[in-house]
Amino acid sequence: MKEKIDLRVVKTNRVLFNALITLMEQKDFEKIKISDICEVALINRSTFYAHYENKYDLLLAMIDNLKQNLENELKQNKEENISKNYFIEFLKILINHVDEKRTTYNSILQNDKNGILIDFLIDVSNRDLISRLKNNNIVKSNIPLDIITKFYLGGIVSIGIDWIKNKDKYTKEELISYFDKLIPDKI
Amino acid sequence: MKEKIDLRVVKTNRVLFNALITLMEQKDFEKIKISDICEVALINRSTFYAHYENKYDLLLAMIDNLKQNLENELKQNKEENISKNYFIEFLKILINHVDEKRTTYNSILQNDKNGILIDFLIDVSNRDLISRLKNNNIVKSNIPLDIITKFYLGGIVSIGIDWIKNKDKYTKEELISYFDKLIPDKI
DNA sequence: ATGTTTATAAAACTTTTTGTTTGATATTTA
DNA sequence: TAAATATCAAACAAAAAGTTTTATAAACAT
Repeated sequence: MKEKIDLRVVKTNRVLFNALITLMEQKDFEKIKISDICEVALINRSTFYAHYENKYDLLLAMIDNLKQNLENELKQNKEENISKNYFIEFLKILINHVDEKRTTYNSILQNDKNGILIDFLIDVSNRDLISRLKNNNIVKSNIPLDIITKFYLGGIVSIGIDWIKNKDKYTKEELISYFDKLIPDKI
Repeated sequence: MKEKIDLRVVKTNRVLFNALITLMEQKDFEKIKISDICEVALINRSTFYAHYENKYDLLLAMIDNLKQNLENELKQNKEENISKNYFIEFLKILINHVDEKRTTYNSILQNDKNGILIDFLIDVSNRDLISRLKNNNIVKSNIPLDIITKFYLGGIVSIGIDWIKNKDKYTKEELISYFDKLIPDKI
Protein backbone atom coordinates (compact mmCIF):
# COMPACT_ATOMS: atom_id res chain seq x y z
CA MET A 1 0.00 0.00 0.00
CA LYS A 2 2.98 2.31 -0.38
CA GLU A 3 2.11 5.25 -2.54
CA LYS A 4 4.98 6.24 -4.72
CA ILE A 5 5.41 9.96 -5.14
CA ASP A 6 6.16 11.36 -8.56
CA LEU A 7 9.69 12.71 -8.74
CA ARG A 8 8.41 15.97 -10.13
CA VAL A 9 6.25 16.47 -7.08
CA VAL A 10 9.17 15.84 -4.77
CA LYS A 11 11.18 18.37 -6.69
CA THR A 12 8.41 20.95 -6.66
CA ASN A 13 7.97 20.57 -2.92
CA ARG A 14 11.65 21.03 -2.34
CA VAL A 15 11.95 24.21 -4.35
CA LEU A 16 8.83 25.57 -2.69
CA PHE A 17 10.17 24.87 0.79
CA ASN A 18 13.50 26.45 -0.08
CA ALA A 19 11.85 29.48 -1.62
CA LEU A 20 9.70 30.01 1.45
CA ILE A 21 12.69 29.80 3.77
CA THR A 22 14.67 32.20 1.64
CA LEU A 23 11.83 34.70 1.65
CA MET A 24 11.13 34.34 5.36
CA GLU A 25 14.70 35.31 6.05
CA GLN A 26 14.12 38.48 4.13
CA LYS A 27 10.70 39.65 5.23
CA ASP A 28 7.62 39.07 7.34
CA PHE A 29 5.54 36.06 6.48
CA GLU A 30 2.59 38.42 6.12
CA LYS A 31 4.30 40.28 3.33
CA ILE A 32 5.31 37.30 1.27
CA LYS A 33 3.19 36.92 -1.85
CA ILE A 34 2.45 33.60 -3.46
CA SER A 35 3.79 35.07 -6.66
CA ASP A 36 7.05 35.83 -4.80
CA ILE A 37 7.34 32.23 -3.73
CA CYS A 38 6.75 30.97 -7.25
CA GLU A 39 9.19 33.43 -8.70
CA VAL A 40 11.97 32.32 -6.35
CA ALA A 41 11.07 28.66 -6.76
CA LEU A 42 10.97 29.04 -10.53
CA ILE A 43 7.62 27.34 -10.85
CA ASN A 44 4.35 28.44 -12.30
CA ARG A 45 1.69 29.87 -10.01
CA SER A 46 -0.83 27.33 -11.20
CA THR A 47 1.55 24.62 -10.05
CA PHE A 48 1.60 26.11 -6.60
CA TYR A 49 -2.17 25.94 -6.45
CA ALA A 50 -2.05 22.36 -7.61
CA HIS A 51 -0.31 21.53 -4.33
CA TYR A 52 -1.26 24.06 -1.69
CA GLU A 53 -4.21 26.24 -0.90
CA ASN A 54 -2.18 29.14 0.42
CA LYS A 55 1.18 30.02 1.90
CA TYR A 56 0.21 29.03 5.41
CA ASP A 57 -0.63 25.60 4.10
CA LEU A 58 2.84 25.45 2.59
CA LEU A 59 4.44 26.54 5.84
CA LEU A 60 2.68 23.81 7.79
CA ALA A 61 3.84 21.22 5.28
CA MET A 62 7.39 22.49 5.60
CA ILE A 63 7.29 22.30 9.40
CA ASP A 64 5.82 18.85 9.22
CA ASN A 65 8.69 17.86 7.01
CA LEU A 66 11.16 19.19 9.58
CA LYS A 67 9.51 17.15 12.27
CA GLN A 68 9.79 14.00 10.21
CA ASN A 69 13.49 14.63 9.69
CA LEU A 70 14.06 15.04 13.40
CA GLU A 71 12.08 11.95 14.23
CA ASN A 72 14.10 9.91 11.79
CA GLU A 73 17.36 11.12 13.28
CA LEU A 74 16.16 10.26 16.76
CA LYS A 75 14.95 6.86 15.70
CA GLN A 76 18.19 6.05 13.98
CA ASN A 77 20.17 7.00 17.05
CA LYS A 78 17.99 4.91 19.33
CA GLU A 79 18.85 1.87 17.27
CA GLU A 80 22.57 2.50 17.12
CA ASN A 81 23.34 3.99 20.46
CA ILE A 82 22.30 2.39 23.69
CA SER A 83 23.36 4.93 26.25
CA LYS A 84 22.01 5.29 29.72
CA ASN A 85 21.64 9.02 29.66
CA TYR A 86 18.72 9.20 27.30
CA PHE A 87 17.85 12.80 27.84
CA ILE A 88 21.28 14.29 27.23
CA GLU A 89 21.52 12.01 24.22
CA PHE A 90 18.22 13.38 22.99
CA LEU A 91 19.34 16.96 23.52
CA LYS A 92 22.51 16.41 21.56
CA ILE A 93 20.62 15.12 18.55
CA LEU A 94 18.04 17.84 18.82
CA ILE A 95 20.68 20.54 19.01
CA ASN A 96 22.61 19.16 16.07
CA HIS A 97 19.44 18.92 14.07
CA VAL A 98 18.48 22.51 14.81
CA ASP A 99 22.01 23.69 14.18
CA GLU A 100 22.05 22.13 10.74
CA LYS A 101 18.74 23.75 9.82
CA ARG A 102 19.43 26.90 11.69
CA THR A 103 18.33 29.27 8.96
CA THR A 104 15.08 27.40 8.61
CA TYR A 105 14.27 27.51 12.30
CA ASN A 106 15.41 31.06 12.56
CA SER A 107 13.14 32.12 9.75
CA ILE A 108 10.18 30.42 11.39
CA LEU A 109 10.90 32.10 14.69
CA GLN A 110 11.62 35.47 13.19
CA ASN A 111 8.08 36.60 12.76
CA ASP A 112 5.91 35.20 15.44
CA LYS A 113 3.38 36.66 17.75
CA ASN A 114 4.11 34.55 20.81
CA GLY A 115 7.66 35.77 20.81
CA ILE A 116 6.38 39.27 21.30
CA LEU A 117 4.40 38.14 24.33
CA ILE A 118 7.35 36.31 25.81
CA ASP A 119 9.62 39.26 25.25
CA PHE A 120 7.34 41.58 27.07
CA LEU A 121 7.01 39.14 29.93
CA ILE A 122 10.77 38.98 30.19
CA ASP A 123 10.83 42.73 30.06
CA VAL A 124 8.36 43.11 32.83
CA SER A 125 9.31 40.36 35.23
CA ASN A 126 13.07 40.19 35.09
CA ARG A 127 13.83 42.02 38.28
CA ASP A 128 11.38 40.13 40.45
CA LEU A 129 12.52 36.77 39.20
CA ILE A 130 16.17 37.58 39.79
CA SER A 131 15.38 38.73 43.29
CA ARG A 132 13.88 35.32 43.93
CA LEU A 133 16.79 33.40 42.49
CA LYS A 134 19.37 35.49 44.29
CA ASN A 135 21.48 33.72 46.88
CA ASN A 136 20.47 30.47 45.31
CA ASN A 137 22.62 27.67 44.03
CA ILE A 138 21.50 28.23 40.50
CA VAL A 139 22.69 31.79 40.41
CA LYS A 140 25.98 30.74 41.93
CA SER A 141 26.56 28.25 39.12
CA ASN A 142 28.52 29.51 36.16
CA ILE A 143 25.46 29.88 33.94
CA PRO A 144 24.91 33.43 32.68
CA LEU A 145 22.09 35.19 34.47
CA ASP A 146 20.13 35.99 31.33
CA ILE A 147 20.15 32.32 30.39
CA ILE A 148 18.77 31.38 33.79
CA THR A 149 15.97 33.92 33.60
CA LYS A 150 15.11 32.89 30.06
CA PHE A 151 14.86 29.33 31.22
CA TYR A 152 12.49 29.93 34.08
CA LEU A 153 10.40 32.49 32.24
CA GLY A 154 10.13 30.11 29.33
CA GLY A 155 8.82 27.49 31.71
CA ILE A 156 6.33 29.92 33.18
CA VAL A 157 5.09 31.00 29.77
CA SER A 158 4.79 27.41 28.67
CA ILE A 159 2.56 26.45 31.57
CA GLY A 160 0.78 29.78 31.32
CA ILE A 161 -0.16 29.12 27.72
CA ASP A 162 -1.53 25.76 28.72
CA TRP A 163 -3.54 27.40 31.45
CA ILE A 164 -4.91 30.04 29.08
CA LYS A 165 -5.95 27.47 26.55
CA ASN A 166 -7.52 25.11 29.08
CA LYS A 167 -9.46 27.33 31.37
CA ASP A 168 -10.74 24.85 33.90
CA LYS A 169 -7.81 22.50 34.12
CA TYR A 170 -6.46 24.15 37.27
CA THR A 171 -7.14 27.17 39.43
CA LYS A 172 -5.07 30.28 39.81
CA GLU A 173 -4.01 29.13 43.24
CA GLU A 174 -2.77 25.81 41.93
CA LEU A 175 -0.92 27.61 39.18
CA ILE A 176 0.89 29.76 41.72
CA SER A 177 1.77 26.74 43.82
CA TYR A 178 3.24 24.95 40.80
CA PHE A 179 5.47 27.90 40.02
CA ASP A 180 6.43 28.19 43.64
CA LYS A 181 7.61 24.60 43.68
CA LEU A 182 9.27 24.58 40.28
CA ILE A 183 11.28 27.76 40.64
CA PRO A 184 14.02 27.56 43.27
CA ASP A 185 13.70 29.94 46.18
CA LYS A 186 16.37 31.17 48.51
CA ILE A 187 18.00 28.34 50.37
CA MET B 1 4.24 68.10 26.85
CA LYS B 2 1.29 65.79 27.24
CA GLU B 3 -0.37 65.22 23.94
CA LYS B 4 -4.08 64.93 24.30
CA ILE B 5 -5.67 62.29 22.16
CA ASP B 6 -8.90 63.04 20.38
CA LEU B 7 -11.79 61.07 21.85
CA ARG B 8 -12.73 59.81 18.42
CA VAL B 9 -9.30 58.30 18.00
CA VAL B 10 -9.52 56.54 21.33
CA LYS B 11 -12.88 55.17 20.34
CA THR B 12 -11.66 54.03 16.94
CA ASN B 13 -8.71 52.26 18.47
CA ARG B 14 -10.90 50.47 20.93
CA VAL B 15 -13.34 49.15 18.35
CA LEU B 16 -10.46 48.09 16.13
CA PHE B 17 -8.78 46.19 18.96
CA ASN B 18 -12.03 44.50 19.87
CA ALA B 19 -12.79 43.61 16.28
CA LEU B 20 -9.38 42.07 15.82
CA ILE B 21 -9.73 39.97 18.97
CA THR B 22 -13.17 38.81 17.94
CA LEU B 23 -11.92 37.77 14.53
CA MET B 24 -8.79 36.09 15.87
CA GLU B 25 -10.98 33.89 17.99
CA GLN B 26 -12.77 32.79 14.87
CA LYS B 27 -10.02 32.30 12.31
CA ASP B 28 -6.34 32.43 11.48
CA PHE B 29 -4.72 35.82 11.53
CA GLU B 30 -3.62 35.14 7.96
CA LYS B 31 -7.16 34.87 6.79
CA ILE B 32 -8.48 38.00 8.42
CA LYS B 33 -9.07 40.75 5.88
CA ILE B 34 -8.82 44.40 6.70
CA SER B 35 -12.31 44.76 5.33
CA ASP B 36 -13.43 42.12 7.86
CA ILE B 37 -11.95 44.12 10.69
CA CYS B 38 -13.64 47.30 9.56
CA GLU B 39 -16.93 45.56 9.10
CA VAL B 40 -16.89 44.17 12.64
CA ALA B 41 -15.60 47.44 14.06
CA LEU B 42 -18.23 49.41 12.16
CA ILE B 43 -15.77 51.90 10.81
CA ASN B 44 -14.86 52.95 7.32
CA ARG B 45 -11.89 51.31 5.68
CA SER B 46 -10.29 54.66 4.96
CA THR B 47 -10.38 55.33 8.70
CA PHE B 48 -8.43 52.16 9.29
CA TYR B 49 -5.73 53.31 6.90
CA ALA B 50 -5.63 56.65 8.63
CA HIS B 51 -4.33 54.84 11.72
CA TYR B 52 -2.56 51.68 10.66
CA GLU B 53 -0.63 50.46 7.67
CA ASN B 54 -1.86 46.90 7.87
CA LYS B 55 -3.34 44.36 10.24
CA TYR B 56 0.01 43.34 11.68
CA ASP B 57 0.60 46.94 12.62
CA LEU B 58 -2.75 46.90 14.40
CA LEU B 59 -1.88 43.70 16.22
CA LEU B 60 1.38 45.15 17.50
CA ALA B 61 -0.43 48.23 18.76
CA MET B 62 -2.94 46.03 20.54
CA ILE B 63 -0.22 43.99 22.21
CA ASP B 64 1.60 47.13 23.21
CA ASN B 65 -1.59 48.33 24.80
CA LEU B 66 -1.83 45.10 26.78
CA LYS B 67 1.69 45.56 28.00
CA GLN B 68 0.95 49.05 29.21
CA ASN B 69 -2.05 47.79 31.14
CA LEU B 70 0.01 45.14 32.84
CA GLU B 71 2.78 47.56 33.68
CA ASN B 72 0.31 49.93 35.25
CA GLU B 73 -1.17 47.20 37.37
CA LEU B 74 2.27 46.14 38.52
CA LYS B 75 3.30 49.69 39.29
CA GLN B 76 0.17 50.36 41.27
CA ASN B 77 0.72 47.24 43.35
CA LYS B 78 4.33 48.10 44.05
CA GLU B 79 3.21 51.36 45.59
CA GLU B 80 0.44 49.85 47.69
CA ASN B 81 1.83 46.55 48.72
CA ILE B 82 5.20 46.16 50.34
CA SER B 83 5.54 42.44 50.60
CA LYS B 84 8.75 40.54 50.93
CA ASN B 85 7.91 37.89 48.41
CA TYR B 86 8.18 40.01 45.31
CA PHE B 87 8.11 37.25 42.81
CA ILE B 88 5.00 35.48 44.03
CA GLU B 89 3.39 38.89 44.27
CA PHE B 90 4.34 39.55 40.69
CA LEU B 91 2.98 36.22 39.55
CA LYS B 92 -0.35 36.86 41.23
CA ILE B 93 -0.81 40.14 39.45
CA LEU B 94 0.32 38.69 36.17
CA ILE B 95 -2.07 35.78 36.46
CA ASN B 96 -5.00 37.99 37.38
CA HIS B 97 -4.20 40.25 34.49
CA VAL B 98 -4.07 37.40 32.01
CA ASP B 99 -7.19 35.86 33.47
CA GLU B 100 -9.16 39.06 32.95
CA LYS B 101 -8.01 39.33 29.34
CA ARG B 102 -8.07 35.65 28.72
CA THR B 103 -9.88 35.79 25.38
CA THR B 104 -7.41 38.34 24.15
CA TYR B 105 -4.36 36.33 25.09
CA ASN B 106 -5.96 33.17 23.87
CA SER B 107 -6.66 34.67 20.48
CA ILE B 108 -3.06 35.85 20.17
CA LEU B 109 -1.75 32.43 21.06
CA GLN B 110 -4.21 30.57 18.90
CA ASN B 111 -2.50 31.03 15.62
CA ASP B 112 1.21 31.16 16.01
CA LYS B 113 4.04 29.37 14.35
CA ASN B 114 6.27 28.95 17.40
CA GLY B 115 3.52 27.05 19.12
CA ILE B 116 3.68 24.49 16.39
CA LEU B 117 7.40 24.09 16.96
CA ILE B 118 6.97 23.77 20.71
CA ASP B 119 4.20 21.25 20.31
CA PHE B 120 6.30 19.06 18.14
CA LEU B 121 9.18 19.29 20.55
CA ILE B 122 6.92 18.21 23.37
CA ASP B 123 5.68 15.44 21.17
CA VAL B 124 9.13 14.20 20.40
CA SER B 125 10.96 14.59 23.69
CA ASN B 126 8.41 13.75 26.33
CA ARG B 127 9.57 10.25 27.11
CA ASP B 128 13.25 11.09 27.43
CA LEU B 129 12.60 14.04 29.69
CA ILE B 130 10.37 12.04 31.97
CA SER B 131 12.97 9.31 32.21
CA ARG B 132 15.40 11.93 33.44
CA LEU B 133 13.03 13.40 35.99
CA LYS B 134 11.96 10.02 37.29
CA ASN B 135 12.89 9.22 40.87
CA ASN B 136 13.40 12.87 41.43
CA ASN B 137 11.89 15.15 44.05
CA ILE B 138 10.03 17.11 41.44
CA VAL B 139 8.16 14.13 40.13
CA LYS B 140 7.34 13.08 43.65
CA SER B 141 5.74 16.44 44.37
CA ASN B 142 2.03 16.68 43.75
CA ILE B 143 2.42 18.59 40.50
CA PRO B 144 0.87 16.82 37.48
CA LEU B 145 3.47 15.24 35.25
CA ASP B 146 2.38 17.05 32.11
CA ILE B 147 2.78 20.36 33.91
CA ILE B 148 6.31 19.48 34.92
CA THR B 149 7.30 18.47 31.41
CA LYS B 150 5.72 21.58 29.94
CA PHE B 151 7.70 23.66 32.36
CA TYR B 152 11.09 22.21 31.55
CA LEU B 153 10.47 21.96 27.83
CA GLY B 154 9.30 25.56 27.83
CA GLY B 155 12.59 26.50 29.46
CA ILE B 156 14.54 24.52 26.92
CA VAL B 157 12.70 26.07 24.01
CA SER B 158 13.16 29.52 25.44
CA ILE B 159 16.93 29.17 25.68
CA GLY B 160 16.97 27.31 22.38
CA ILE B 161 15.31 30.19 20.61
CA ASP B 162 17.87 32.54 22.07
CA TRP B 163 20.63 30.26 20.84
CA ILE B 164 19.16 30.06 17.35
CA LYS B 165 18.83 33.79 17.09
CA ASN B 166 22.30 34.53 18.46
CA LYS B 167 24.54 32.08 16.76
CA ASP B 168 27.85 32.80 18.41
CA LYS B 169 26.72 33.61 21.92
CA TYR B 170 27.51 30.13 23.17
CA THR B 171 28.58 26.77 21.83
CA LYS B 172 26.57 23.60 21.59
CA GLU B 173 28.57 22.14 24.44
CA GLU B 174 27.79 25.07 26.70
CA LEU B 175 24.15 24.79 25.76
CA ILE B 176 24.08 21.16 26.82
CA SER B 177 25.83 21.95 30.08
CA TYR B 178 23.28 24.66 30.88
CA PHE B 179 20.42 22.26 30.36
CA ASP B 180 22.20 19.63 32.38
CA LYS B 181 22.47 21.99 35.33
CA LEU B 182 19.03 23.52 35.07
CA ILE B 183 17.05 20.33 34.74
CA PRO B 184 17.10 18.15 37.85
CA ASP B 185 18.64 14.74 37.44
CA LYS B 186 18.14 11.66 39.55
CA ILE B 187 19.14 12.25 43.11
C1' DA C 1 12.25 1.17 -25.70
C1' DT C 2 7.60 2.71 -26.05
C1' DG C 3 3.14 4.02 -25.03
C1' DT C 4 0.56 5.89 -21.18
C1' DT C 5 -0.08 8.76 -17.49
C1' DT C 6 0.30 12.93 -15.21
C1' DA C 7 2.72 17.06 -13.43
C1' DT C 8 4.06 21.38 -15.06
C1' DA C 9 4.03 25.59 -18.00
C1' DA C 10 1.85 29.28 -20.34
C1' DA C 11 -1.51 32.55 -20.92
C1' DA C 12 -5.68 34.70 -20.46
C1' DC C 13 -9.19 35.65 -17.39
C1' DT C 14 -12.33 36.71 -13.14
C1' DT C 15 -12.65 37.90 -8.58
C1' DT C 16 -11.08 39.58 -4.42
C1' DT C 17 -8.61 42.58 -1.63
C1' DT C 18 -5.79 46.31 -0.97
C1' DG C 19 -4.64 50.97 -0.89
C1' DT C 20 -5.62 56.00 -2.29
C1' DT C 21 -8.17 60.10 -3.11
C1' DT C 22 -11.88 63.39 -2.89
C1' DG C 23 -15.17 66.27 -0.71
C1' DA C 24 -18.99 66.30 2.53
C1' DT C 25 -20.36 65.59 7.35
C1' DA C 26 -20.07 65.14 12.16
C1' DT C 27 -17.66 65.39 16.41
C1' DT C 28 -14.35 67.16 19.50
C1' DT C 29 -11.76 70.73 21.40
C1' DA C 30 -10.70 75.25 22.97
C1' DT D 1 -19.73 79.15 19.13
C1' DA D 2 -15.87 78.89 15.95
C1' DA D 3 -11.99 76.28 14.45
C1' DA D 4 -9.87 72.05 13.87
C1' DT D 5 -9.90 67.47 12.59
C1' DA D 6 -11.51 62.64 12.55
C1' DT D 7 -14.73 60.00 10.20
C1' DC D 8 -17.62 58.67 6.34
C1' DA D 9 -19.01 57.72 1.66
C1' DA D 10 -18.04 56.65 -2.79
C1' DA D 11 -15.45 56.02 -6.62
C1' DC D 12 -11.16 54.63 -8.22
C1' DA D 13 -6.61 52.25 -9.47
C1' DA D 14 -3.61 48.69 -8.67
C1' DA D 15 -2.12 44.58 -6.83
C1' DA D 16 -2.70 39.93 -5.65
C1' DA D 17 -5.36 35.78 -5.43
C1' DG D 18 -7.42 32.16 -7.55
C1' DT D 19 -9.34 29.53 -11.84
C1' DT D 20 -9.42 27.52 -16.31
C1' DT D 21 -7.73 25.69 -20.63
C1' DT D 22 -4.56 23.71 -23.68
C1' DA D 23 0.02 22.26 -24.86
C1' DT D 24 4.27 20.22 -23.53
C1' DA D 25 7.52 17.57 -21.17
C1' DA D 26 8.83 14.48 -17.75
C1' DA D 27 8.16 10.28 -15.10
C1' DC D 28 6.14 5.83 -14.89
C1' DA D 29 4.87 1.07 -16.01
C1' DT D 30 5.43 -2.94 -18.60
